[in-house]
Amino acid sequence: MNVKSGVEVEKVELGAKPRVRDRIFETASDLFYRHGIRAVGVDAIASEAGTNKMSFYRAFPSKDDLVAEYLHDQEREYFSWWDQSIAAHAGNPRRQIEALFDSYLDMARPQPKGDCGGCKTSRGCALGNAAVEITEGNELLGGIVHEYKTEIRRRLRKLARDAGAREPDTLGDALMLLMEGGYYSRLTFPQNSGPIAAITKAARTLVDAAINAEPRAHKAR
Amino acid sequence: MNVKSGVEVEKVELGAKPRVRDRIFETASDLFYRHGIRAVGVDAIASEAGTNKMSFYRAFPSKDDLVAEYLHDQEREYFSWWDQSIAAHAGNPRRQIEALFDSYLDMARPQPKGDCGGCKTSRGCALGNAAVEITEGNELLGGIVHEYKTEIRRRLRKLARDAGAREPDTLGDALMLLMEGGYYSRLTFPQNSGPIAAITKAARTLVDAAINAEPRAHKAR
DNA sequence: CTAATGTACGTTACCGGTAAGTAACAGTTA
DNA sequence: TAACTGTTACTTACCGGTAACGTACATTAG
Repeated sequence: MNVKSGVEVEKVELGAKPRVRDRIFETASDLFYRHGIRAVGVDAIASEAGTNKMSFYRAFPSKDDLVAEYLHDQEREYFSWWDQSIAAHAGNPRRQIEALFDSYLDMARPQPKGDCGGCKTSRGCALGNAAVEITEGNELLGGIVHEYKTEIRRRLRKLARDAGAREPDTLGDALMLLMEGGYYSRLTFPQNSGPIAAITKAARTLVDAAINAEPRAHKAR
Repeated sequence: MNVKSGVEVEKVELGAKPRVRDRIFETASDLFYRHGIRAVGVDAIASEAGTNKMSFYRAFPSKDDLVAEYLHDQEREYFSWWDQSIAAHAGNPRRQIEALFDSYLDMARPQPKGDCGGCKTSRGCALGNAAVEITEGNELLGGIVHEYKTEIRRRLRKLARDAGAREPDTLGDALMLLMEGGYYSRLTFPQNSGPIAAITKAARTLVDAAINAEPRAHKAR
């Protein structure tokens, strides 16, 4: 495995075109997310990245290795978004949960280029979608997705516990169902035209009901 | 006519073996659900059904036609389950919603053979999973999924309205997010080991919060 | 009873396209 | 020189789909 030590060289948008490997990876991430993993061949990736298949296989041992790296990268970007969303309300887990769902609607997806330019319709959760395509024999890729979702579950349950919920695991799981459902429904309903529009109110309702033993007299909001 | 007419040809327990077309369809439905649509080729379907590719193309014009029929059939079975679940509480929409989510956990998926025999891990929603695999150019298949999910959304919103929810569309959408999330998470967490375990309590909480201006004094249930 | 016919299905071989992955060689640049 | 990259050509395998032919059986007419 090739380990790049100079990670901090991230300036891509400037004139000098990045290394072939990086171009391939960025292109592949984009194509994988938009069209699915199985639907995108290495030839398409290479030509779209302005190179050819041989340079692909000089940079990656196999397509599966690229996919694994893609999934890990998406996971990293996702939790980066997560941490960033809750950072402003450190010490206030209840507000952190609300902040998560507030920024949920704005986040089409973790974009490599920081902007959701050509991505007209968000295609949900990259890792979750991969779970649909991953065949049952593939322990490597399936394991990545499983660990990822398990970590999300763990974080939501912890937030619920820190917020003082009566049944923290139940609240955490319920919030996770909302998030998962939002991603899933986005595959069918573009942007926020689907039931995802109700996600913030739903999350707030669940949090209120789980935290306030005596619910507030009227809608707090 | 030969002397070996005494051999009983019935290996299947219920009478004569069904027609090739039916065998192909049942087999394909099973394989599509378990492994995904793109992952299953017509050769695999045919041989698994005990026939060959030519008989496949004598029964179906193309693989896409079979897929469309598969999706329609899954949709039909799903709404059949739906109607069956709420039938016992006609006239009581609130209980109908609860009944839906109560039977949600039991329903691994609409099984062709009525039993969830070989299907160890439920693979979520057949239509929803198809949405991941359907390429953007396929209007036919994409349209089927879109109509299906739109109908679910319509039904849940109507139930919420009939139940007297303050914001029926919001409650309906929130309930749909729970359902979608349940299916999605089932891809990663087998059976009910994932966050789906909290779906009934979450649904009840949302319904209570939306219907009771003054929530019940303590947990009813 | 026999023969003809239609229907349903099996078998083999093949097509064009595309997939993942590799070999060998040539050009570029530091 | 040595590392990196581009190019062409190739292998192996599978995909959806088709052609041509062979077989078993039921029906019906003569």
